[in-house]
Amino acid sequence: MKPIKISEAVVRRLPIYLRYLNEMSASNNKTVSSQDLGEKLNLNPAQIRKDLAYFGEFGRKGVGYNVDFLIEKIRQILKLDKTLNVALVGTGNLGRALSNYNNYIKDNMKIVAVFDADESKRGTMINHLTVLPMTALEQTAEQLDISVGIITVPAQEAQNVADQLVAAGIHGILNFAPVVLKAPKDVRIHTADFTAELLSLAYYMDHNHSQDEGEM
Amino acid sequence: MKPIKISEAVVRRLPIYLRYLNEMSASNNKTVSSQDLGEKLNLNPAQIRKDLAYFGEFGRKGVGYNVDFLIEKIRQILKLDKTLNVALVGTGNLGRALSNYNNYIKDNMKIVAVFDADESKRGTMINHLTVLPMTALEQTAEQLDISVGIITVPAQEAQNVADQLVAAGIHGILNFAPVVLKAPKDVRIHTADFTAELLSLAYYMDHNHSQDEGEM
DNA sequence: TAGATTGTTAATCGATTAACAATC
DNA sequence: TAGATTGTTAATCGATTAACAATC
Repeated sequence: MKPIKISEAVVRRLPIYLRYLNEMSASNNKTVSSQDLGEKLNLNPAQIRKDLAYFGEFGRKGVGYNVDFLIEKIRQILKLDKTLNVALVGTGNLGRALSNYNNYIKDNMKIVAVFDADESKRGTMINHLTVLPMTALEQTAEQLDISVGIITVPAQEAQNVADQLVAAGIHGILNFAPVVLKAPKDVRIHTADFTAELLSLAYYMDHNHSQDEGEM
Repeated sequence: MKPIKISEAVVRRLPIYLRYLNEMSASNNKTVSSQDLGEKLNLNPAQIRKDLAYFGEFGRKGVGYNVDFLIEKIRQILKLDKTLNVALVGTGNLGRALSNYNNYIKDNMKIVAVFDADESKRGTMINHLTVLPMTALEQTAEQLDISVGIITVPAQEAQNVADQLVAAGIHGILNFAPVVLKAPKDVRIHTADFTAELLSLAYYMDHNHSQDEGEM
């Protein structure tokens, strides 16, 4: 209907809303205001209302938002109402850690296959899944209807793996390797760049914070 | 000298520049232009020049930037020219994975202590470090001059851990728990929220991409 | 010199926030 | 009704990009 372009910033906030709403629902809260959400999530209430309003009129004036209804709506928006199958490539420490988060992210994104280029890993079990060789990627991706790939290989191999994922028809990549990946523009790449997060954190340490710091 | 406020967006790009410059240096490239950097990092060259210009005149007109000089400068800006000591709290799969990245992030951020609330983990060795109980946090932080904490505990415990880190005098936190943490504003919190990254990725999957997608 | 590329200003674009009428 | 809170417009703020003089 509305051909309004939704900005990335908005989309990135939706999972944050969802997460907190799930908590509220679990503790039997029925309604929530943008005010409440803003306080809990350190966001401006107006921003939250605006974000949600892009997708519909989900609230009631004078009342707020119905928690369970809003959960349902956000899940629909994010397409978490249907299961997305995920392939994980790279079975080092991080890959193994993530495959355990599988249950945690039970939000309908499910790791259904695990790959590793290292032949010696072949056949190893990781969280109920057998480690497959990269040569099996294309066929497995098709058979299991995999649409998302997670990359947890060393930086030098990441672009190569990304290329293989793209060749296997995958349209979304969550990249943990500390490198900027190239892909056709119909492939969406999100980078979980915690080394960059850590290094940028250093910038803010021990700063004398000029004159404008209002310590109490 | 210049009291110009540097935006977060700028600071977050610096480690990305640094990373690629290190690669260039390793392969013996002497100079680089904002054009080159932009192409490799998917960024606008003007943005890169502007980012760097906040901190000084690092380039030469008609020539570009000296790679090693720029590395040195960015390291100074990010304060990576002196070692920052880091405490890691939470020794689950992710915590163990990260402590192995330690050598990787040898950029002068060093995990010097590991903590876990679980008594049964106490005394276990992780990557040459003995797991300490949370009660040892405050004293250890002071003794080892720890300024940054990494949180890899379950979401329900994260805020509690953050409070303890703050109480121990830590001013920077890298949080891996999928929750929004509260802290005094002189404490800098970066969140490595890969579950949110993954869920927001779902939004972009299978989209019919309206009419404007130029598939070939 | 001619070509390349910076540093920087101005223009554009986009995102956040404030404000408030509508209304529950 | 009075109080609360949404949805939305307008105002503000900030970040990105274009353009170009300076200059190597």
